[in-house]
Amino acid sequence: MLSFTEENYLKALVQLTIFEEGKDEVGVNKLASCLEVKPATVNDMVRKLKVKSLVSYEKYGKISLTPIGRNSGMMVIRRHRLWETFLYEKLDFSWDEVHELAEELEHIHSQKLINRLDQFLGFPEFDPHGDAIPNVDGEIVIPFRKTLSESGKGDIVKIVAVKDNSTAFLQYVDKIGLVIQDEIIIEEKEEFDSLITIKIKGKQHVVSPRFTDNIFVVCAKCLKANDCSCKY
Amino acid sequence: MLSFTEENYLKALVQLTIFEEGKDEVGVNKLASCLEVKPATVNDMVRKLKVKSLVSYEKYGKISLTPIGRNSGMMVIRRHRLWETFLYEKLDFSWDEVHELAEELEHIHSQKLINRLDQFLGFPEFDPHGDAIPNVDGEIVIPFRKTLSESGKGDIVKIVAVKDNSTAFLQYVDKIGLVIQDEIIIEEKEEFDSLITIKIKGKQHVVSPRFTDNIFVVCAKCLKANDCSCKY
DNA sequence: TATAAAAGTTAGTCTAATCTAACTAATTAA
DNA sequence: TTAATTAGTTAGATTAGACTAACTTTTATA
Repeated sequence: MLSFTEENYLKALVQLTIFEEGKDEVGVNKLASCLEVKPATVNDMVRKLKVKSLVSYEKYGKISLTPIGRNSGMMVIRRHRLWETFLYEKLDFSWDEVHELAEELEHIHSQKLINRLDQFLGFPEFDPHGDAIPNVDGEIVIPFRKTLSESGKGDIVKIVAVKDNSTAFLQYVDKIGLVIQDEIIIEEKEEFDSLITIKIKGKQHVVSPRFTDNIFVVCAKCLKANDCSCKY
Repeated sequence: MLSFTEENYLKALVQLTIFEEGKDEVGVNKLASCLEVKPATVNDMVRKLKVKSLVSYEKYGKISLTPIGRNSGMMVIRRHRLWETFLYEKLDFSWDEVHELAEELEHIHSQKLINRLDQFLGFPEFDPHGDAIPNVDGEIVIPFRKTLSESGKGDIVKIVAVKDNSTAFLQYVDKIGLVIQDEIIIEEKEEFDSLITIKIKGKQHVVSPRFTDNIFVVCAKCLKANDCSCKY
């Protein structure tokens, strides 16, 4: 049985490798700052996880997940996202409140509980933030998508997910009236300071990279993120 | 914020004092065996809880809860019983499975979460084992009831709750087909070995104190536990 | 009421997860 | 290609919660 702490390390590793495209390993410092602990602490813990065959690691090298470690980490994320969905759908929490509560709930271990919850919710595919929920085997479909920052002037896109789950960010998204599946028109891109002018439900907003880096979109017409040659 | 461990101490104290009629304090050894730790460990922890004004305690004396300690302990029990009800009512767990899962879930702190859950469940008064659920202020109505062992020959009683929440006990209760609110007729009481012959739904069973000590009943006619002068 | 048994305490040890401070290795840039 | 910077490691300390073993106080009983 994994401890609360070990599970958090594995979850962070999944986020920093599998969910970060084109990466399958990460350094001690990066993991430390993600978990808000010191590198020395990570160094100790990674050695423990290696003994348990959950990570691959050599002194002065990078950290990567073994298949077992990957599956364990994925299960934490499955539990997190299912609880978020429960809180949002059944207990009427807002999408900016669910993350923090799910950070605690994700450590309840029972497989049976989480599978019953999954069934109770009707086997949802996405959590309230638009993220895919790993299935019972820890498999996940990582959908094609890009950030709003990567979109070009004139593009018409659809928001599919948010990257940042913090209360502050989500409340800002609420404030400008944006909801998952909404259409966004990129009206202006200012190269100098990276400010972008977008139109949502007919209303213009000027937004900064702090915002656009954390919004995931696909082309509104073809629903692809790349290789979209749609003309409007 | 109380730790997982501190909460378990307070919960155990509520169970050993408030729920144990006529008691308002308990010794170090009793608490230790309830928590399955050594007396030395309890001694240390009780001193910590005293510093936090959660218990009253003097060296070589008995332990009792302060009003704050009582309320904190009661909140753990409220969370435990509401989660049990959720698992039983919404996720179709059997009554012998819910206790163990609730032991983990009871430590999720959010007041808002637990109050929303309460509302979602329709403000239940009793958990699946027949125990009353403390309200939002930590108040609880401890109903009049006695154990089946205390009933006399010829009594016709109604089961209102079980004392032991262990899987083994509850599966035995299921096996003999007994359900909360069922009527039980005490047909025979053998003083020699304390075996009791009961009739449930027309079927006779011979049961031991291991069973009768853990079944809470009231008089089936007047619904009182004591001072019942009903004649059949 | 003396003494044996039960209950409670103390001191010292252990483990998990964290830290700081000082060190070493690897990478980057002048 | 050497010096500076960044990344990673090691040793030693700390805290919470548990333990054992030896000791002391309280209670119960002969």
